[in-house]
Amino acid sequence: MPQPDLHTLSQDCESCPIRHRAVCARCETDELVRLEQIKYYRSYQAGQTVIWSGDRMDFVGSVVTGIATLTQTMEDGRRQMVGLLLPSDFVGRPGRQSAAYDVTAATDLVMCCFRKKPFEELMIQTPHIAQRLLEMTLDELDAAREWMLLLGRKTAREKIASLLSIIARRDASLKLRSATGHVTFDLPLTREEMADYLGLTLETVSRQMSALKRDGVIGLEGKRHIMVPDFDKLVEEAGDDSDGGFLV
Amino acid sequence: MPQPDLHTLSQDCESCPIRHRAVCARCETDELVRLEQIKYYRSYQAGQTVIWSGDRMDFVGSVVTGIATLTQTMEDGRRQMVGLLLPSDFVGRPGRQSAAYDVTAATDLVMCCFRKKPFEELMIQTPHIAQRLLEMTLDELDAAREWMLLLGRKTAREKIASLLSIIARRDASLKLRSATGHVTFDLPLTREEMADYLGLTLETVSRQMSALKRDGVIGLEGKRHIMVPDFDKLVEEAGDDSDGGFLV
DNA sequence: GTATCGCTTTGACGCAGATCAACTGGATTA
DNA sequence: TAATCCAGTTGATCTGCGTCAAAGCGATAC
Repeated sequence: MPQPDLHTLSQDCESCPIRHRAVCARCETDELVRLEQIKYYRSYQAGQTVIWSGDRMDFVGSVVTGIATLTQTMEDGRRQMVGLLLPSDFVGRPGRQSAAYDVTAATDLVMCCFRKKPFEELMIQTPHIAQRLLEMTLDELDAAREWMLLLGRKTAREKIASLLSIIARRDASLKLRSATGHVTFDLPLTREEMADYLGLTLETVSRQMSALKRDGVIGLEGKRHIMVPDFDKLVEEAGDDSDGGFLV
Repeated sequence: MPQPDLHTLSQDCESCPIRHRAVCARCETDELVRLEQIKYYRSYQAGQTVIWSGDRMDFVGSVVTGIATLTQTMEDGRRQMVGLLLPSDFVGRPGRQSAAYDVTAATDLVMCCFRKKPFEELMIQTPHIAQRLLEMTLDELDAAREWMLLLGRKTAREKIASLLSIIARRDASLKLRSATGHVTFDLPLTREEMADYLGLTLETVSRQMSALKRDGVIGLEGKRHIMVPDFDKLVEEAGDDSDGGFLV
């Protein structure tokens, strides 16, 4: 089980890939120095659990590279994913000592962690951090509420189309968009994980993926690589109000 | 259309019923004075719209008394409630100019409003406000995620039981609990509003309410008054992990 | 009193998605 | 080369909840 080589990652905040999107986004150079003193990197392999719900959590942190999932499980095993964490997203909650959800690495994952206690102290002294965290939390709350609409009211087909367009959008914001207007990306989730996120079964996910392919809304190359010939068409299938954000 | 008499409400923050739970909870006396300068009360009748999604929002504020709902609507009319705002809950988002959801008074409602611009400025100068808002937003995020589990994975019966136990709990934290151990409360929502919150139809809500009554889990007096002979039984029907919070 | 209205309940029926089960195809191992 | 494994696909059937329709019920209006 080889761990990704941490030494290839810069330890220097200034050149960090998520420097301007993460919880440290608004920090000045001197504030970064203080964050640097309490940070450390951890890496996880795809499938590995970062933390179990209920466990004591003595760090908080940011996703640097890779994707993590937040899931809740009922006693009888029913599972619902409640968050998808992409690079720059924040994990953990200052002021709480145990994790409320299972956090799992969906892909290989690198996290920038801060020991919780010092981070909490730093947050009190550094309004820039608290401000940014508030902003990020408000964004997450909006995303969670959008997901509530999806879970409560959308059809299976709309759910799939919504998930694909969201992943495509987030992906596009991380890399450059192809000049052709074609959108192309890899699914970071298995069918089962998609099902857990969408409140469906994996069979229904598979069927609806096939249906969207049959209808020409998406192209599939292998199981994971998605091509979207007409992004507007996909968004339309998602049933969203047309204002639902931009591909940029 | 008589408006509730605002003059019966204290304008004085110190004696405000939500003084220690709202966004002002951590403020010192001098900070309250500054808040008092930019605040004003507004009242709404049950059914009245506080703000429409997409509308310019030039205030933020707290629910003082009554209950408001946050809903999202799809183009074809499908509706999903994404939040239930009780006394002390915060409405609006600093840093955003238009409302993301419809806000509606479910009961007669009094809000303590702050003009947005001055509030944003005050928030920068007053860490106590930003800290409290972060804390409240994190709580709301947790609540939204719990609701995602409900919407994605619970049965209609479990959804109803969950809603009833949540309302009972919140209600109990506002007033004193009856010495008998019996829990009794009034539903602030119509069957249709319950359906919008739970991702069901009003017919299914009605049927499941009848079923819970038939099975002795709840008692109904009129349409709105609920009696719960055995609260643990209700919680069990909700399918929650037993750790899901206390009836304070 | 009775007419009307809004909210709720109840019944009959249909369907989207769940469940159960078999199979496919690519990757890894022996 | 085949054996195994795992993610995914597809089919057959079942069922919980939605849809459509009718009727009940308490409050207010006439």
